[in-house]
Amino acid sequence: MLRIGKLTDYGTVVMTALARDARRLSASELASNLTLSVEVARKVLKLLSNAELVVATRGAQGGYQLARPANEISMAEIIEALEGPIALTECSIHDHRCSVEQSCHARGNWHLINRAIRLALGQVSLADMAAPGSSRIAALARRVAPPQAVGPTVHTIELERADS
Amino acid sequence: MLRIGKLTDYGTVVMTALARDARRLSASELASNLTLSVEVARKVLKLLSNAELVVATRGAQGGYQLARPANEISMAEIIEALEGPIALTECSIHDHRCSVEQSCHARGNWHLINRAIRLALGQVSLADMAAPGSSRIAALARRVAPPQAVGPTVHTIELERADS
DNA sequence: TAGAATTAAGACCAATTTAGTCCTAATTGA
DNA sequence: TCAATTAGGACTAAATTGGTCTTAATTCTA
Repeated sequence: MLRIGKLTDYGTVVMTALARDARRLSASELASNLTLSVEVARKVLKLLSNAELVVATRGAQGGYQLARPANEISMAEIIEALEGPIALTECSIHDHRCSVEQSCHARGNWHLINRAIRLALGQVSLADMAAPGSSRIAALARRVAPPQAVGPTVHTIELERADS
Repeated sequence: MLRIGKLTDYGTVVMTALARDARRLSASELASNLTLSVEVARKVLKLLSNAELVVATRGAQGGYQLARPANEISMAEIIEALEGPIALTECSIHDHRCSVEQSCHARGNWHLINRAIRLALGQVSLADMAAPGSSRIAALARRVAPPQAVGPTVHTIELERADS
């Protein structure tokens, strides 16, 4: 279904919580604030910490804080921290041979598509995500949306000069 | 890992094969051309047919053909045919209550992100996909890439010259 | 009209992935 | 020293996915 895992979903919730509160928050505090099980919160925070999106402090009074300002953390980073690389097809990672060479035309193109999506997600910051209805995200959609979508109706041409 | 399933991968291969050959091709022909098992080819074609991206003809000499010209079929359609709706988070589909209301700030934004990605994939046509290295896809990436990415790393730049 | 070629529909199982839990260090403040 | 925390895995159960198979339904051709 081309969807992200629950952990990632939790991850964004946790991150937005951290974005709103500058204090150092423990896994259990976060868990109870967000109605998550402590274990899940821990797991998520562990991953985010490995990815250096949050800084962890051990010991009593320890906890987690954002490693950088929320507007310098992208959704792409969060997703990658929790799901691994953004790569729609397997081919994009390790090139175990595809069924047949022509599919690999497709492979190169998949690669471009991956990049486009990776870039799109890289444009969305945690700060955007924490805001009620981010106009920056909407703007992104508009930027992508452009002249005309492919489909049963019309097409092309304008795209060629779209970024000139 | 935010990736599409194998069926979808096969699907694009099958679709590009159909895009290159105007004749009516049977599941077994396609399978042997593409080094897929006949069963898998059938399964994929069935789904594509349900989505009305190909037209099926039964009986002897039957087979499949594209339902529309390749430049009027988008990758978004193909992906949706094989994976269901493009919706990164579950919330985006049915709103079973999230952990807490603030996560639903995030929900609205996820929705926007979904749309951006859906739109991006809607911009890529099967014809683009069948071409060796589609400049239209690269253009899409460039359009997304825009002024400045969020985060410590700069992802732009390589793209700038990627297809020049 | 019979028979062969094909798609349609869906059941089914095995393998992988994901979610969620739990346990045992290591670290640090009081 | 002790209590509060994170670190790092191991582990189980559930869900998903990939792949195969079986049984119609349809249609061409001889």
